[in-house]
Amino acid sequence: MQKIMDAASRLIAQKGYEATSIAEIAREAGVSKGLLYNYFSSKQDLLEKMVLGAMSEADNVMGRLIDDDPRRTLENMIRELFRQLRERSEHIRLMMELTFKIDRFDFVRKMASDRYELYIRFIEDLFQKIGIPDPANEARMLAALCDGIGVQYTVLKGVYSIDQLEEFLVNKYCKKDQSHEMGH
Amino acid sequence: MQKIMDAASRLIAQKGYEATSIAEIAREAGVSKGLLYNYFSSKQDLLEKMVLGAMSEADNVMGRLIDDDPRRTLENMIRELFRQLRERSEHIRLMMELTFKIDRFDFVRKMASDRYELYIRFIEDLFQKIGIPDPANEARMLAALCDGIGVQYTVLKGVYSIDQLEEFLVNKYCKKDQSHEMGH
Amino acid sequence: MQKIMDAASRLIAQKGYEATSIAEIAREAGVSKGLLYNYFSSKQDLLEKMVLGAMSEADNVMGRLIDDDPRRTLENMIRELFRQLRERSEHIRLMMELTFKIDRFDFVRKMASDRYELYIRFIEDLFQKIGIPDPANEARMLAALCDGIGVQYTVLKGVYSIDQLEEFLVNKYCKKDQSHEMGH
Amino acid sequence: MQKIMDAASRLIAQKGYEATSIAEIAREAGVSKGLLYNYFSSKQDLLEKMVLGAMSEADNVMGRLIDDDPRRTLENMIRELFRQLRERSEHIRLMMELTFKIDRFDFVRKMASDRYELYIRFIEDLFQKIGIPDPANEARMLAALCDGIGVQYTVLKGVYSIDQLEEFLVNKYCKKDQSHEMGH
DNA sequence: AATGAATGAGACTTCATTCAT
DNA sequence: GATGAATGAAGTCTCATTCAT
Repeated sequence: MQKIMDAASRLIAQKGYEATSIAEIAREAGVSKGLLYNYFSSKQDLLEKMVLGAMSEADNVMGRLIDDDPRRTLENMIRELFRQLRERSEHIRLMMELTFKIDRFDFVRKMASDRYELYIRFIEDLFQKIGIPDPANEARMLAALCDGIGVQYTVLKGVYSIDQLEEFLVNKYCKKDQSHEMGH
Repeated sequence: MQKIMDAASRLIAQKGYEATSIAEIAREAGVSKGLLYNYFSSKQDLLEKMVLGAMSEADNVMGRLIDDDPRRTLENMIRELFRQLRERSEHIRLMMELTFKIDRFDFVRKMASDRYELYIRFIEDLFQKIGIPDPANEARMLAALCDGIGVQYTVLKGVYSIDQLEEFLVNKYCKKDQSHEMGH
Repeated sequence: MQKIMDAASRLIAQKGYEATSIAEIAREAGVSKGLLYNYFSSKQDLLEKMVLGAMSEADNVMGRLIDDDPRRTLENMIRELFRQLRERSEHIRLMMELTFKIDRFDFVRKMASDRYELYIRFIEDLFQKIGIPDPANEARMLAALCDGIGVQYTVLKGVYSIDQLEEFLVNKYCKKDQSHEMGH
Repeated sequence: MQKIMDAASRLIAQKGYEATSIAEIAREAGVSKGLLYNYFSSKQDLLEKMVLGAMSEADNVMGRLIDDDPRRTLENMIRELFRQLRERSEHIRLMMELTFKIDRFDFVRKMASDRYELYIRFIEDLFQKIGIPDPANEARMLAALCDGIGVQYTVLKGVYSIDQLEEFLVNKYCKKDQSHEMGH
């Protein structure tokens, strides 16, 4: 079962959901098409289980990023985002792809709004602790910014240099002295 | 031909490219499937022509936003983004969807990187005129931010209040006195 | 109308009947698809008229080959066959192709058996005059031989050297002294 | 799979390649259209496998015709040709049809020239053993003759009497005393 | 638990033909 | 005589899914 989900994950992340056939997944996993239907009731069900699995894994990672110092937590989160971009960009690509199939897959809608709430609140809380004013809007902006960087990196991979942007963000949001300013 | 492109635009923007069949498009346009192939050599060709059309239309709109005052230009652009979100969110959804099919549609790759270059340079230039330091990175951030807001609004439509965010951004980037600051 | 038949002839002879579309023929002829249907009631009708035209043209050629000396007539016919192979092999290809569509095109059946009768009788008559024994069977053999050479040349074009064969046949059938023998 | 190839063979041999649809073949074979694509990757692939199968079968038959006496071998071959004409004329029809699709089907080109070489050489060898002069050209002539008889019989079936021709050829090529002569 | 042969709906596409202008 | 927009039937092929073994 894990074998199947891994294969599916690899192929779907790389090629997209509709471009990946059940037959391909079965072949990549080294099992028969029939067996696949013993574990998953449909292609969509496979996608669902696969994504929810990846999400709970991501939550584990998130947990490990929390630090006593809110600035540190924030920096950890930002650095983790860039690490994921560098090392697992196809998975980010997949999540984005699914995001735009929200009308076809109900589970995506629920997952997306739940997690958005969660993360926004978490960041807002950090901002409050750090003492940034209007933390609600700033949190929404940071969340959007992260998504946007994900989009642009996935798409422009070859051309999009990420290292500068990482330092820029860390400086802007997590350093005590020069922070909170966009400009002089 | 316009009838067909309109129908295609409506359906594909709403339901997605693969989820929309040629038969549906023909039915929605009130023509036969065959006729469609008099104008477009394939489903992909239809998509391509449709998107490129929308792009050149978007360029026209962009042209009208330019003002002598760079702050004003920026504000116009931001407000236009939000107007599009409110009024034509499916088209933004479509552009995002295509973005993640970049490996299947060559024209998307070219279009995406061309436009990214263009917009980044334009914003960078505005920032320079306004006097914002590190305009290169700030421009990339603003571009990512816009994409991110697009993503999140498309997905979270019901829950995502946009009005506050619009004012927040305008204040942050385009107002003379309190600008350039993320904080106090 | 002649323009259309010429275009059709060129394309169908080269690419085959089903592989050539009405649209292509119209384009090659420089007329509209609609006009084509003013002259020919269907694609098949076009084929029919085109082939019958070519046949009557071929009959004219045949007429010019007849000589007082039957040996000379025979030589002329053989040399004409090889000339056609060299210069208009696609038309021979087309005739062969049609031959095997005999069940789909009634006019082919009629044409084929009529002409077969005609030619066989003609050759038989020549053989009788020359004094070859069993002229009926020899005539059928020569006819088959000519068809067979047509088939093999069309197919093996690059590899099939025709010049030797021509001389060989002329020697065998049309020369007074060494003729009538397959061997010493 | 054999069921499918048999059905395809029957229909395509009888009606022609393009005139036979996948749906018909599936119906005749008593299976679904889909299953057909489990075994053959395309209609052309089906044709290819079917023809190559028939060819290797034909080679087996050929092997059994060889005799110590070259005259006997030749007679066996000629009689086999006529037996095939009488009993499986549609298959000969199919081979001829394909022959004229040589530009569309690469495998036909290869097959045709390979087999031509093979048979020519074989007959030439027999002729040499029998002591017929100019065996190279005579071999090419006999090969063309056989093809030609195939063509004419397929087309003129009802009208074309084959029995006389068979005896005539056997007498001409395989009998010791009166052979090698076209005439007195 | 595991297979893979079999299905059938539905997708894209082609093309001969018609018809209003 | 001439056009070409429009049609619709038919074709090839794909693929998620089922089921007997």
